[in-house]
Amino acid sequence: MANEGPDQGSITADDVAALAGVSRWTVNRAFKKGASISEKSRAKVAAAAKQLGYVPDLLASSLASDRSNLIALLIDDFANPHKLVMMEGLTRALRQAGWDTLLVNTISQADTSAAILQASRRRVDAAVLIGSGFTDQAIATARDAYRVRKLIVFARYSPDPFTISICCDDVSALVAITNHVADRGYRRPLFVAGPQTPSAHLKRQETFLGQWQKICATKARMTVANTYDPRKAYEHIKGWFADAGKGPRPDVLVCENDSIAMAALDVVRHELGLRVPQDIAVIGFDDVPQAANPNYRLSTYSQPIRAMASALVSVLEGHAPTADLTKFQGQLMIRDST
Amino acid sequence: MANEGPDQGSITADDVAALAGVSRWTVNRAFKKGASISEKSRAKVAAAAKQLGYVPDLLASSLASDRSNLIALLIDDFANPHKLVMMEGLTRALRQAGWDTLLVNTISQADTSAAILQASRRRVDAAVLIGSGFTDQAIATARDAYRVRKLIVFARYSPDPFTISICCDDVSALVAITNHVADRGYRRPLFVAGPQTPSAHLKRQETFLGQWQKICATKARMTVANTYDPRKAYEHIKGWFADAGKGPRPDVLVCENDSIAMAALDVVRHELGLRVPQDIAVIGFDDVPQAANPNYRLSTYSQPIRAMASALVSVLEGHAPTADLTKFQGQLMIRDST
DNA sequence: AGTCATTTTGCAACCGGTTGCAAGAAAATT
DNA sequence: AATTTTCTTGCAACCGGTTGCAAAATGACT
Repeated sequence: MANEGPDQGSITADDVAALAGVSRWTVNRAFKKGASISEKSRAKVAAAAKQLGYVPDLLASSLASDRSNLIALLIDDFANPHKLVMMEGLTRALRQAGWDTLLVNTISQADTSAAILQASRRRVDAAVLIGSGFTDQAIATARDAYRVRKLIVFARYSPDPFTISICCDDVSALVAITNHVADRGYRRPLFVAGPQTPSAHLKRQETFLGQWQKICATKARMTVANTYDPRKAYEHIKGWFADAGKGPRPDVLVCENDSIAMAALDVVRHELGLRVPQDIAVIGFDDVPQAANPNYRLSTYSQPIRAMASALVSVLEGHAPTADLTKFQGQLMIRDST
Repeated sequence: MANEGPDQGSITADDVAALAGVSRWTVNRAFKKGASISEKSRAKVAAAAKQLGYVPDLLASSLASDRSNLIALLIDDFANPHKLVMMEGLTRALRQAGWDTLLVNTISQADTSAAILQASRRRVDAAVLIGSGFTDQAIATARDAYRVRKLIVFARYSPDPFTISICCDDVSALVAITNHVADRGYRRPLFVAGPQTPSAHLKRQETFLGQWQKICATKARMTVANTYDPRKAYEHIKGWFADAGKGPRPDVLVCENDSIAMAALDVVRHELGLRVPQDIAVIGFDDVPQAANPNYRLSTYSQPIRAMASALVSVLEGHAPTADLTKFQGQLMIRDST
């Protein structure tokens, strides 16, 4: 039953051409929007194509036109639920704009380069990195080594002049967070940072520390969890509290992202036996779906993924950016954890 | 700086051939494992290729060989964190075996067919569905309509004779769950089901109800949440308790998957103000990372994703299955929620 | 009807590999 | 050393589109 219809070696434009009584080239034109073709022949071709079940082959097309309509999405960290949100937003936007997505799991740090090479062999029109662990070093290397038409870093800023960053304005985001924390009356913050990859999210940490200094004229403490993995972060934070018995207890944990924030919140409740936010408040970044969960009710900062994805599409389409692509404005989500 | 090296129109086998002093065909052979070529020429070619930075083009290769080494991964539900786990496992296994992954977000139910068509236009060697919402209907239709060499349903059973299912043995899994629940002394279970797509996870529900009947000689209750979305499930379960004031309160919620289970657990605690597991126990399915979180400590059932991914790879490689691909054995993860 | 501008259409060459076969070179056998 | 077998290599044809140009058809204008 699955063998009905026009099986066998796929139907090509030639077959359709024969049936429609036109040339092969006319057939292809009929499928290319904006091509010069009369309404009459387009109709003839459409009918014949439909009858045969013809659809132009994308491989042949890509090869000949040197345009694959394929975007590589490189991801290095599947432990963060925010990745799921971004993937959904990106694949949706891309697909609706006619692009397909090649998902590449850059298994290890060192693998990044190989991953990009592999993508370039498929002639992707662009590679989009949404990793947390991609170092600028790796990016630059890859950028030079292989022929990837466009290299885009999503939801993270890269100073590399040859890559395009699409991200929200971390500075204004962290200023908003800092102000919120200060307004709420917290006075002994602890910033919990993720991995210290060169320049990655360093701006968040710097901004927070700087802004805190500015507002409260005191130095905020910080600790480097050096991971975004919730379990490892949990252990780290637990360890921090164990060691830091001496100093005064922080009254708010400002975390680099929600993954860490949720781990922090868990530590506060389950290891220290304290209440959030009464004893210690917690605030994160990203607004992952779980942050809204009744167990967490985590205050956080929501990035405008939709808008950022649209921007990506328009970059891919070659439009000149209408605004600074590194200054998207998100929204502070105030819930019960602060 | 990014413009050094051999830029311009990519180097082809011809260029390498010229430099190495062999024919174009020899060059390609040098890159094809198992090809008949002398060690001497392979070395010459390798040297020349390295010097020029040549790498065979995958598009041309796919077109000519009618083998793309590309697998389409169709996903319809990005709200379930378990998807992230599966994606990670699959992309990792595939990539290590030399396959690339085309990620397709089947935006809506109706879109499935279009998504498969699109994938087939890229000549994917197989399409893997890891959706929850794919109906057998959609699968069968797609299966017939387009030329996808292999259609595989991952982590879900499909009766369609032309698709390959790779999933764990839901029956023995649910028997284990049922027995566990009964052993723990619970007597008033409520099964919380997801969407009632024809045959999807129906086996879980059937098995549980059947097994319960068998062990306890009473009929277990059930409710259909009709969604896997945690928020909607939350509302549904909350509603169920509101309505079901009459009957005796369930003492354990057996949920079709962890997404629902976590929502259920939240309802129990935050809406009903009850304790888990003392007042009501909860058990899920999938063992998402969050299930181990101290807030949940959810008992659940872990599928052997690794092994299933390996099986997928070997199916793709054309090996005859060494075992029933629909009978993978997972593991009951007993935590504190039961 | 005749001329010229436009739109359509057909075509050769090409994208960068692969396939199967036949000719050439090297190794093994007698 | 001659012959047979086996391994390497080169080649023409092909995969299924695209490109840019020239020929043909259409339509507009005198």
